[in-house]
Amino acid sequence: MGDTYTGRPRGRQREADRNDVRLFQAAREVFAERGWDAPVSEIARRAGIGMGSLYRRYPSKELLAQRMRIAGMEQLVAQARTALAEEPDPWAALVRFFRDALTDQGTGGPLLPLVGGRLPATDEVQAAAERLRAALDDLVDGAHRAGVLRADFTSADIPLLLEHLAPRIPVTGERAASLHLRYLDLALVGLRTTGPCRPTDLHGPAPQWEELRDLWNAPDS
Amino acid sequence: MGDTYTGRPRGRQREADRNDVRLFQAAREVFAERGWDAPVSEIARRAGIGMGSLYRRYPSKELLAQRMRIAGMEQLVAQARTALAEEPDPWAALVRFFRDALTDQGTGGPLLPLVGGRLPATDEVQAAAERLRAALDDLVDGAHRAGVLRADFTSADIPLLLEHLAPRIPVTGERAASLHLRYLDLALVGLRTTGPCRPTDLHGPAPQWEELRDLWNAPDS
DNA sequence: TTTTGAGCGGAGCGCTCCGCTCCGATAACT
DNA sequence: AGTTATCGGAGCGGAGCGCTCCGCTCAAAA
Repeated sequence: MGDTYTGRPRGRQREADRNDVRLFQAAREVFAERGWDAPVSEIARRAGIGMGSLYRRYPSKELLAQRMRIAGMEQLVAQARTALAEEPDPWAALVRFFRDALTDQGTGGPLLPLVGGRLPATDEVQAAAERLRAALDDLVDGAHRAGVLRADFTSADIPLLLEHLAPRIPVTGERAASLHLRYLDLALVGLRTTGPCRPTDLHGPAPQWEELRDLWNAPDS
Repeated sequence: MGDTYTGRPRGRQREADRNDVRLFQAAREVFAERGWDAPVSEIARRAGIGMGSLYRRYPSKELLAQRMRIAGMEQLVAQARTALAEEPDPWAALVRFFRDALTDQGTGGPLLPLVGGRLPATDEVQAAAERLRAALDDLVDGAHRAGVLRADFTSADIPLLLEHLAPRIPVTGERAASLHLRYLDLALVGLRTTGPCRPTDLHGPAPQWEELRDLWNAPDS
């Protein structure tokens, strides 16, 4: 029986658990890079497991994607809560949240592409979206009460602004995050209503036209 | 012979010309909405012409896309030149250019998605990119010399910033452009080094959470 | 009016690629 | 060694794509 299990998992059970976390990480990365259209086979390949094992855990691609979408929302909620808890200043909390959300501090890649993707609605997703709204409301209300955030910027602006600041561009990893932070720096100036008017330097090195040429041209020919 | 043609085209020739412009407009719209992955058949359908007529004019999808990419770059060049010519103030010219580029004033939709897409390099594309660089250099240099634009913002930032401000989001038309302008307003504050510190109201109505719910959920189920 | 053929629209071919299933191989327990 | 749960991945069925091909249309020539 299942309830006869005692102690830590061993053998096949351990492998299954390891597969679970690998699968989760791989799905997060692949969906983040290529969106909902990413092939399931690449997720399995990157996780180092077979298709059979993947489909035993998630009976369909859609369920896997929905799970990642919820995980993405919960990640944003956690980042908002952390920012509020660790940054006493409301403005610093908001900035911290934006930076964390765009770089996904040590969480293995951003899930925003799936959060903003179009998938069938489920109750779980609705509930996660409600929690996200509550967390972002706290963040924004705090900044509004402190008078540091422009009044016409709402909590519903945050997901859209994040989607604008983190578009799918033909570059991934550090450089993409650096560019996202660069243009976040611009937007932050516009968000603030008090304090120093001109910001410090923009994040990261400025792009060069040679870099654009590489971005715009297909890899081989 | 062909050179015996005199006067205006009539009959089938007129239809062919009308098809040309319809095809161009349709390709612009479809590529703008769905990117390089858009099916050729939808372009033909929206143009109201058959596949045969489409492929008589463009021997491959790739050539059609490259043509639109060049058109997109040339449109940006034209918008930059127009902004420089009609706005005496360098800052006003820069703002005018950004707004025009994001809304594509009466040009039938933005072509930025194709400009930023990955396609094989061709000499024509390289030349168009060079002209684009020259035009954006003029725009940025003017603002730099006037001291109104932060020094660490370069002309190569402009295409990337435009891509960030105009991501493919699951909404098209007026509302998408309105949102793009909204977040452009934020970035513009960060770009300016002089003048009024706090901007006027953000463009457009603030998004509501209900709107986000509609954006994130699939159309039917 | 009749003939003609360039130009038209769209059905469908061939192919790629994807979600998903199935089964032989593998390895932990007895 | 035998048993059995679990694994990996080859392959199936089908959707969707770029592109071709062909019967039809209709303005112009005879």
